[in-house]
Formats: sequence, structure tokens, C-alpha cells
Amino acid sequence: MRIATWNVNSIKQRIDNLVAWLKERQPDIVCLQETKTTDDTFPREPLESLGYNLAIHGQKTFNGVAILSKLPFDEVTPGLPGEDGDDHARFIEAVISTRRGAMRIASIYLPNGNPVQSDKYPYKIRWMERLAHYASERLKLEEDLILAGDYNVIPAPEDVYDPKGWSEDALFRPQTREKFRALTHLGLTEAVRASSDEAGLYTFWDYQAGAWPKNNGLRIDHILLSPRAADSLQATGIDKHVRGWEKPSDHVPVYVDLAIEPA
DNA sequence: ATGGCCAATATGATTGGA
Repeated sequence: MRIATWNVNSIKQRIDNLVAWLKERQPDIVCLQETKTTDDTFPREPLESLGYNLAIHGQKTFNGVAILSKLPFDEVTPGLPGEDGDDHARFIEAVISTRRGAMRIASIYLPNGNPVQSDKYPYKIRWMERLAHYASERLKLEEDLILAGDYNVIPAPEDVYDPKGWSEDALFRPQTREKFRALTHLGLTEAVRASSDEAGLYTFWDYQAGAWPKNNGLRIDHILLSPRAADSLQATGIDKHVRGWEKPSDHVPVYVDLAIEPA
């Protein structure tokens, strides 16, 4: 089973690139972020034509997450529990049946948090605490659990082209990394780092300041696996070449291959 | 971090992104 995540930065602007990449990489399940449109205007047809079922949690203008799956959904639940007033579409969870039981997968668009002095940063930290609480509850089920998305977290210095320059940024400051470690320390395995120690495995390059030609990248898109899912990890990949396509997203797809068969 | 952007919005200047 191949499972991917990609922040597409507008599903409408990226639909042609998404279709081209789906044909090339052939993932079974894809978590999307920043779809930036409401559910009634989501471009379903080109994706359903490729055989994907859709679970969508959209919003006008901002945010928006979705899950594409070649396997049918048993359950779909939008929204991260824990804060009643939070109306950002940043989380959707689905359950899919596999030969070894239920597989639970969430598409995650964790808040950016900049500027740090604004109320956006405490919102990010609260969101991370809510995610950790959710994860601790789900981990008790001992299922194949996959939390994939744009975490807006640079886990370590080797994941950013200029660690010093980014030290105070909401994506990299110590409190952010501490909260990310608290999440993984619950027992989640971050797939790319489980497979490689290499520096510069970036998943994002800003549109500005020539970041892509200069390879000024960040590693902020992650796939976290429960112990049961991590035991099935066969390979990981980052489709860096997609950043060089016409009309690119500023993020590229990340994927894992798991030794899990459909039901 | 940055020289340089991109997307959405009753489409002109603003907001958000990372």
C-alpha cells in the first residue's frame, strides 16, 4: 500500500499537476492540504475518473483538507476534537479496511503560527496539544494509524537550509520542536527519518527569493506511523522533481510504502 | 530566510502563506 501527502496550495490551480502525479506515482491513498475551496466546488470528476474515492473537508479561501483513496471509506470524520470555536478546516480522518484490520488515516494541516507575537502562535501550540491528545487516544486502539500532512514543523537543523536564520520562526523555534517531539514520543515514527539520516530532504521551497533554484528548502511535510504501521514500513520517497513542473505547488509529495494489503 | 511569489477575493488592494 502506497500512502502519500501533498500540500497542493489550491486544488483548483493544481488539478492538472495532481492528475499527472497520480498517474506517475500511483498512490493508493493521498492526504491533501490547502485545497482552498468549499466542498461543492472541489474538482471531483478528474480524481474519481482515476478510481479514487474522496473524503473532503473544505473551506472558502483558506485551509481545506481531503483524502483520496482507491479503497472505500468505512468512516469519515472531519475536524480535530478539542476546541469548539475552531472553524479552520485542517483535519479529516478516515478508516479503511485492510487484510489485517482497520487502518486509520488523517490528513493534517497544522497551523503555521507566524508571526510568533500574534495570537496565531498560541493557536498553533494549542492545535499541537490537541493533536497529541487525539494521537494518544487513537494509539490505544493499536491499529495501523497514519498521520500525514503539512505539519509546519522543521524537526531538526538538517531539515532547513539556514538553521540560524530560522531559529526564531514559528516553524523551528524550540517550543515548536518540543511539541513535535512530544507527539512523536507518544510512539509515532516519522517515516522519512526512520529511513534516512541525510540532510536536505526538503519538501517545501518558497515561491519567493529564488528559493527553488538556490535549493533553500524546508522539510515540513511528514508522515507519522503508529508502531504497528511502522513495522510494515518498506520505503519512503519525496517527489522533489514535481517542484520543477509548470505551475508548481510550493510543497512536493511525500510517500511511504507499507506492507499492508487491501481487505 | 528572502531579490525575485502565489492564490483567493464580486478583480483592487488585501490577506494569508512559510
